[in-house]
Amino acid sequence: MEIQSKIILGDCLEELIAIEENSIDLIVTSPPYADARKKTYGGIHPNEYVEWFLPIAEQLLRVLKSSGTFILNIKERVVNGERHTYVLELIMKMREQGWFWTEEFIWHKKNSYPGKWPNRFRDSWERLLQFNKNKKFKMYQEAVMVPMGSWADTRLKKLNERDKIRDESRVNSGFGKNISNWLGREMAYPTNVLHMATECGNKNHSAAFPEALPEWFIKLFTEEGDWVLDPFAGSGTTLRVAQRMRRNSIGIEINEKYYNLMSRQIQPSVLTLFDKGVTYETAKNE
Amino acid sequence: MEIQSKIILGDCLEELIAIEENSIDLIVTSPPYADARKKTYGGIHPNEYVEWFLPIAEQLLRVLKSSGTFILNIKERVVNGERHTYVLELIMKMREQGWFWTEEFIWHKKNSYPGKWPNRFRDSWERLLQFNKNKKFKMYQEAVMVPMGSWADTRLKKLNERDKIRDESRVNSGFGKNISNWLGREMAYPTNVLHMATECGNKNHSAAFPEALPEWFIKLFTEEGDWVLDPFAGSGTTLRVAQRMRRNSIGIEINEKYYNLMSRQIQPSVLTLFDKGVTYETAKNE
DNA sequence: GTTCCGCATGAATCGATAG
DNA sequence: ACTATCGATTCATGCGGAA
Repeated sequence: MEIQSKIILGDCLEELIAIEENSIDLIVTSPPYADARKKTYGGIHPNEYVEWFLPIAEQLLRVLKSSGTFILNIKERVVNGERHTYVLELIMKMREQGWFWTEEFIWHKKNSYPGKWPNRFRDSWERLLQFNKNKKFKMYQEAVMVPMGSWADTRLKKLNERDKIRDESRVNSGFGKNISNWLGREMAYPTNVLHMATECGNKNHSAAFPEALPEWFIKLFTEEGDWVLDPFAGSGTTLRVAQRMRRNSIGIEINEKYYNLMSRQIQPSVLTLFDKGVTYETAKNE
Repeated sequence: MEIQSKIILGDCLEELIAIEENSIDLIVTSPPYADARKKTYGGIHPNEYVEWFLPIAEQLLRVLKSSGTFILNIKERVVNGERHTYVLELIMKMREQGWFWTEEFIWHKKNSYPGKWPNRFRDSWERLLQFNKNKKFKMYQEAVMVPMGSWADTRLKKLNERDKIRDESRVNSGFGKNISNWLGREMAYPTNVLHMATECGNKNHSAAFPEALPEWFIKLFTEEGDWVLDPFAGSGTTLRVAQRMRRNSIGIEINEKYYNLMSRQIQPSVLTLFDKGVTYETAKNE
């Protein structure tokens, strides 16, 4: 099977218009936040953000398959001491365009940026808005089941500490039966709260988008060979993950520096054996 | 010092009108969710929710002191396969009334209700919207600092593991100095994500509002002797916590059953010594 | 070859300062 | 007065170089 990764240098809106309609299975993106990265992007003013994004959303609606999903990572800025409402307005306007606002996941950033202020605490979460074209859409819940692993480990570790005090008869107690329940069920479904650290270190892009994040949604909403789109590709995290997971991908990036960075890291085409048994590398999560 | 707890049986809107303006320091409430609890409350339709709540919000704005805070616990229902937008609309309409939307805290419900659906996961978070009348308001951040406890433990555990290998000279190394930094600083400020389990114990009210939740906000936004209001008092969690923490409180409840329940559990007036040194019981959190 | 720090840095925010 | 820029401030993480 051939897996393609198309990287396009250009303006998001213009390049989207050239993409075929109903051709994309999953859109995962993290657009520039209002006013947040003036140096690398245009720096859209919060009051103009909705107006700026809506034409793009319209194109995304066009290129997405009817069974597809759009995941939008966004968070409102604090402006003049209060949260700005552009995200709220955007959701309502996108619904008028025809989008379904299916769900809102929370990304809990375990290592949020430090700082102390008189009237607020550290902001340690962001929105992951799920939009669809229909009530019905593709979803592979089993693909993101989490091993009981760490959770069970913690429980069992506590048990071991207690072991020192307790006598051996406990194996026949109700407690022991509970353990067997935990061990019998190896996997659990996740919730709509994702705990992931922002990636820091050797990224040359100011957006800290951990690989585990697109990976999770690619698993959940696509199969191998499906098409993934990131209209604000940035340093190419989504595309890199998609290629590793054997999904076709398209990335659009306006900044030439990031475009070149991606081009060096991502192969335009990769031949792989289509083999369900082979497992690809996965980013570690919690 | 005398601490009062007024419990009022009646319709929220009507009773609010009787409360003096600029008299309340903190409002914490969890109003009936749209359509969610038809049997115990009126069961407001999602499409009418904003219209229903706005007159109440207007009265809350009136009775709140200019330095006060309003915490609204709310979450949108899923209607016809997508999240309804009444919460988003409510925020924008309340801003038009004069409210500042200062912040949105996330309540991560660690033990969320189990269940499996074909196109969504378990909902394990709710919004805690912070509204204020001004950019400046009272906030006692030190009151909610969390012990380094578990965090420091983790770090020190790692150190201890290394200790087994490392020689004793480390006490004079830079590393030793770091340890002393951690030990010297015993408390850390929290973030805007609250991890609390829903209370599943012996509550006779259908809304599972853990005591730790109002307690946290009462600590953060009030001092002893301040006035706390819960216009949808329900089983009286907020009032009970307020009284225990030596804050005056007013609770309004339309349902006679819950009103009677509260009346049995909460003293109308309690005399206490005003003594900063004495500590009250606190609900355990994480 | 391995372990172990040192250090840079990440979708931040506020308030002061300068223009 | 209003806007733009800059410095300081609750950390957690991963990489690189040193031992």
